[in-house]
Amino acid sequence: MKTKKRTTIYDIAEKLNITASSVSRALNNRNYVNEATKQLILKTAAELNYKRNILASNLRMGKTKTIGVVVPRINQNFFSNVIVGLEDATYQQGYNLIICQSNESHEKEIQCINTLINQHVDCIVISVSVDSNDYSHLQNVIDHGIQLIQFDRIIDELETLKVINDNEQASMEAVSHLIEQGYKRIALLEGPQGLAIFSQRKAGYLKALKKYHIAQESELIIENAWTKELGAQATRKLLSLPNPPDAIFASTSDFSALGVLEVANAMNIKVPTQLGICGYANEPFTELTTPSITTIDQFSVYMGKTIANLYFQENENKEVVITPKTISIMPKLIVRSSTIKKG
Amino acid sequence: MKTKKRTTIYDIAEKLNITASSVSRALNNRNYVNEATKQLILKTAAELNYKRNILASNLRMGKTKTIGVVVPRINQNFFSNVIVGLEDATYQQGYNLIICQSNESHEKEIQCINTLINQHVDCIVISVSVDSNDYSHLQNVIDHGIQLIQFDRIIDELETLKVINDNEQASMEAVSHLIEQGYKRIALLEGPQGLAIFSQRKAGYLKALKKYHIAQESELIIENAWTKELGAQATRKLLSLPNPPDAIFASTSDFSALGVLEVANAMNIKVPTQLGICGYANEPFTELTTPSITTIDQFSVYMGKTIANLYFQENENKEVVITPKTISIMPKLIVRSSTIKKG
DNA sequence: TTTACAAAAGCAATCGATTGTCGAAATTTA
DNA sequence: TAAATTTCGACAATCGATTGCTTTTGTAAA
Repeated sequence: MKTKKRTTIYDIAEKLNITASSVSRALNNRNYVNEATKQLILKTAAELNYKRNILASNLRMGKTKTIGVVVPRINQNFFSNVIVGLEDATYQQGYNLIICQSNESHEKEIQCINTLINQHVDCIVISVSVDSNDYSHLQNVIDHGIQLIQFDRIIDELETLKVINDNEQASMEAVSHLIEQGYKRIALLEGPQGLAIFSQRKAGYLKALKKYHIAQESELIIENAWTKELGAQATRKLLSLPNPPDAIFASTSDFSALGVLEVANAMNIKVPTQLGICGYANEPFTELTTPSITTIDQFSVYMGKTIANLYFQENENKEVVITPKTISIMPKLIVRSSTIKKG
Repeated sequence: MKTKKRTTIYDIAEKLNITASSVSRALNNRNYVNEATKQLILKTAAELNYKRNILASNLRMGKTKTIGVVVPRINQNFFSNVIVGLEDATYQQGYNLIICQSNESHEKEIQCINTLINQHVDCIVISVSVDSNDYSHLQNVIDHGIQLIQFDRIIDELETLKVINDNEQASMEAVSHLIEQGYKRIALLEGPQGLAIFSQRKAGYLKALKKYHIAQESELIIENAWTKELGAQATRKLLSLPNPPDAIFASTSDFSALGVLEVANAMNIKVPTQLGICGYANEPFTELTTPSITTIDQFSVYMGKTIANLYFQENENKEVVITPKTISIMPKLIVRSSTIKKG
């Protein structure tokens, strides 16, 4: 395996009988280089197929033009779409992405963070895992002078840049939609309340009930039903109540909504006439089920782009541009068959 | 933003009144360090919370313990699953993943490759974009002494490590299954034949026809129908033939199979009784459609792990282990409702 | 012609970790 | 006890790019 020897600034310097410092300055378009020699250097660099050695540059500068991303799962549609958006925007700026998945484990998340700190990434973008119980590892990121950006699943107390969805509002709209469609008893499948996104969605649910003067009933609120299996389980429980709900808002995810739908189908309960179902996240499958599932789109790719832009605005711009610390994106209710009761 | 000054081997050396070289050797568990001093060094390193500066190490060693991944799209289920498998296996070995997407563009693919070469990654894992017309950029990777591993969509002529599916065999089994279910006229939606995976699937289709003594009819083979829209378009054309097919094998992807299904539904053609449909890739949605779609599972996560292991076996092991250059994974036919004609 | 000043280029240190070479000390062998 | 061999650790160079400081060169003003 014969490896081409890469040309260095010293090779260029030697060839032109000047010093490496001048070459460096010319390549970086700094002052104190004669225009003529600069052109000569650039020309020679091109001829010798010079490529800056990023490893050397990284060491010297202490910057890596690399952004670390930590998500619970790479292959979850929402996250992979955020990554798509991130990759797109950062690539254009010559940045690279190092991607880690926490697998919803706090332990692994800490390891990922430490790895990224060790890698001297310039920025860490994270959506915390569900069992994140403290955030000293994130504080550690900040202490290392690394820009930290939280998105979606954020820890509110931590003062960082944040890109989120307006979960409460979206949730309220979804529930309002259900009420307006004539559903009377609306159940809520809620996620681990330790995560703000889930408690916000619950708040939106309660707000909608209040707005329409509907009493909240605790038997209709099922804790911790955030996977397909747990959603199915919760649905069985709900539908066997003496006074069962006529709609279920799976505020945790489309997967739990899918669990609801499958149980309804198995029990031969008609959707949407006997039971309305609303999910969350606009997973691609929601428009393919029968009936298709009403859900909430989070503009995930756009979210990724927004995160990237936030970073660049905050760190690259020389002019003093005041950027907001938190950007909230308004999700959109996608009404499909599973909740259309009225013609 | 106050940044902690990281401790270096010089700090440790100074504190213990020895030289940095000894510290380095101790930390790397090399010879020529007294056991006692080694222990002292390790202890002091721990006390001072020493972390090796990877940037310096990378420069010196010319290795980065980083693997670059180039895929057409990150958010395509197959690819994100391969990445999951890769991440999992490489993370355990202390390797990091830099991820790029080519967006099915040859241009962008070349750019990605160049970026990764510049980043001095130790290995590049790639599934080429559909319009890859030459492979000088991949040759370039090899010339730089970087390990190259192709997977799924490979360029056969290029001698690299390869991890693929046995597309021909899987395809043949799928078509055989259709025939055994009693379908007589089986159409094929084929992908760009420039990619081996697609020509292999076509070969499998033809092989199955031959095996069952069924004449191949060119009007039943539709070129370049590899997206949902193109699949739908092809289906409209096929179903309006004087003698239309009674089954369609969307060998390109489940997305094109979905296009077939939607057109069939729209034309009120019953699946599977009037039309059998088989897709490829086992996208999650295939079990959610009505009817659910028969497809082929590629063991994508396992594929990712296999790629990682192949790399480690080829590069890390000191003992001479002879590893195969190409690993072919046998995909599995997943029979679902869309092709079950016989009880 | 001399002085002043700015532009251009060189020098050398730096970013930390790694490693070949060499001398000193410790241990073994004759 | 002397000679031979190991073991240990120090020294210094190296990986390339960057940059503060200094020197040289060139031009304009006095």
